[in-house]
Amino acid sequence: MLSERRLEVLRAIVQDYVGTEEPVGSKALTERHKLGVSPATVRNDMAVLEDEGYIAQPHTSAGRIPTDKGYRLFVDKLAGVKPMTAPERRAIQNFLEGAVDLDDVVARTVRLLAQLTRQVAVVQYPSLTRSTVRHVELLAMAPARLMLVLITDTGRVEQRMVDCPAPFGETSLADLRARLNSRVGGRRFADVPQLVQDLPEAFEAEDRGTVQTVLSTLLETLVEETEERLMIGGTANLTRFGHDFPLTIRPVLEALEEQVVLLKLLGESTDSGMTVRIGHENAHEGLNSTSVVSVGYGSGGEAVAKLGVVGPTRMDYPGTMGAVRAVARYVGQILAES
Amino acid sequence: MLSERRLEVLRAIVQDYVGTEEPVGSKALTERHKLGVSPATVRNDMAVLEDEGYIAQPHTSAGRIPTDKGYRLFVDKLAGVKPMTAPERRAIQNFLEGAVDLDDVVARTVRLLAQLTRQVAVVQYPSLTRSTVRHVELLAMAPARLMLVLITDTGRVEQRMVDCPAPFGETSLADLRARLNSRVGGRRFADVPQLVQDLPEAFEAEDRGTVQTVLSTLLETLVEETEERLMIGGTANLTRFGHDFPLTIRPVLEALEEQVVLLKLLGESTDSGMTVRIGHENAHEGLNSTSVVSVGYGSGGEAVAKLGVVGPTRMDYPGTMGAVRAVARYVGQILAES
DNA sequence: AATTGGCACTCGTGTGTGGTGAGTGCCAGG
DNA sequence: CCTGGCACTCACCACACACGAGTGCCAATT
Repeated sequence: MLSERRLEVLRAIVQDYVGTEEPVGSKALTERHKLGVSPATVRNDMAVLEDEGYIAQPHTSAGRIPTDKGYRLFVDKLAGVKPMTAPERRAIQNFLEGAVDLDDVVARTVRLLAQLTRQVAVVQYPSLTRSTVRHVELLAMAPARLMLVLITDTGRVEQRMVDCPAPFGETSLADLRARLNSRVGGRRFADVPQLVQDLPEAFEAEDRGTVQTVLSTLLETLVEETEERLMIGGTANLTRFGHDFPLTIRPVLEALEEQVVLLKLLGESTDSGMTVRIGHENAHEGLNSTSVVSVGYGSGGEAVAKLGVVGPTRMDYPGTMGAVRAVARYVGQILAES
Repeated sequence: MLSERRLEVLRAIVQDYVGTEEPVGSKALTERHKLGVSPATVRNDMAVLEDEGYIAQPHTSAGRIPTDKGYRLFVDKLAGVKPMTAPERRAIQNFLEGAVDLDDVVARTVRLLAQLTRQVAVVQYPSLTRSTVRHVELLAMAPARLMLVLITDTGRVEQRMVDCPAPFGETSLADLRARLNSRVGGRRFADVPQLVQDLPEAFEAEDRGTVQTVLSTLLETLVEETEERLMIGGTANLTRFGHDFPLTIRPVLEALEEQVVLLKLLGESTDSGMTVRIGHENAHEGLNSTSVVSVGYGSGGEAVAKLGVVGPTRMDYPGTMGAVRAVARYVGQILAES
């Protein structure tokens, strides 16, 4: 276990490096922080920290920079979450309250997060699996062709065409519509399959085929369209730190375009609380020199989706975590109200 | 007017520069192209071309590079559209045919275009203004709260909540729903306002307020939500040519994130045929060192939206134009089928 | 009048050299 | 265990210098 002072030295190194973007040496450290010891002592501490793998030097005779392991320790033990100031919180709330629909909420959230953190923001659309059904609508487009529209409590709308095996009368349609809604309205997606299981039995033999088709389309929509969408923004911020190593910006952009990668990334994080993945902790190697800060958000107490930011490992963790947490909180509120 | 040979020299300069990304000199030109004249002659021609503003030299004693004006001439007079090869066309078709819904069509189109051109692809969602109404649905969410769902022929769905001034009975609702659909179903958005103008008169006095509210919400949706969405992809390709001038990649990324800018960009292009905007021809200054190749696409003979690519002014215009045209054509087909 | 070869000139680029300074590791003394 | 001192290491910068691609101009040729 590292002594208290060594931890303090590590914290100072991380803070200075994040601020200056340059390797930090023992002398500069003692000048900027009142550690109460001489540079020589700090040097010894640094040697230990390097042995333990928390910091490294890019070249001999240069200052030290934190390693992924160093950042990890910093985030876990040394840094708190820096809360947003009151004006910031008000600004967040005001900005999000102007949204007119779900797309707009997500779009605004992305912009906001990108601006606050000056990094790349990623926001997942509220997922279908954990939300509830607000309404199911059936429309007759043609005698044997229906349109199924599914509306969720988060404001999402999915629609599907259904080709029926036989013509379906208007009364049967109204009947099905009513029964469907009374059964699944307000219920969670996961519960829908059981809830509709015996529905066909309530209909005449000639209509059962169609009912069955409609139901399976509905279930398909629930499952297939769990395919989660997301929105990203603030990619221009990559150039802020890209000038150092333009080599790394490309794989990052590529990774960001692979929605699958991002979804996996967000999905891997723990359900509750904030997750910080640092450098090589990210499975995708394009993101090996970035850190991902993510958290779930939701309308109720439960998370329906995730959001987060992607930035250089050399980021302001406390500030970023504070912004991410605050935004997630307010988005949750907005969703609950709508 | 420039002589035939001088145009040939310009064409050679553009081609070589696009290929090598380096200023091209007189000697290299005569070696790579059989112009039938000596370097000295080419030098004279180059001097003329420079006087006329078609080419420029980055520094004294360096080769020449085309100016925006040079590219303009090249695109207008010297280059054709390079058609896709048969295998390429098949690949495009196969790739697009796998799409399951509108979002998927657009997403696939973006990926495809980005891959084909190795540049940034921009695809606008089929616009509401030029499409037609497939169906309007009204759902009672509460006694005095309706949900209005609008479905377009391109598969787009918009929904809005409507707070009614007074409770609205189920029969009135069914009546309004039926009348609405018989009037506007299959009609173009632009025509809807007149078509519904006298609808309130068909209802009892007590319901007119609600009908009016529903109608104005519908019209609002038609107008406001003409706000057109778009999808972009292939931003990682920016790094391919960004290493030369990393200074320019940032404003480009910023411009790409401003959907408004892009929509204006696409909107400005002519309705039919391909539009190429080169360098400073682009109003937005972040895009001053890029060219935009765009074209309309649509399910019928008419364009419902635009798509295009954004790349360095130093791009392969014939190839890019070929890819853009081909993709637009096939997307149109896919939309027509669905 | 157009083309060509020759020639002097420009200037960006690459290479090598030396100085500077931040930073280190080690050691002996407090 | 901490501290001051000291020698050593390199990355970085500035400068000089040579190289060569490319140019413009001119006189000769067709």
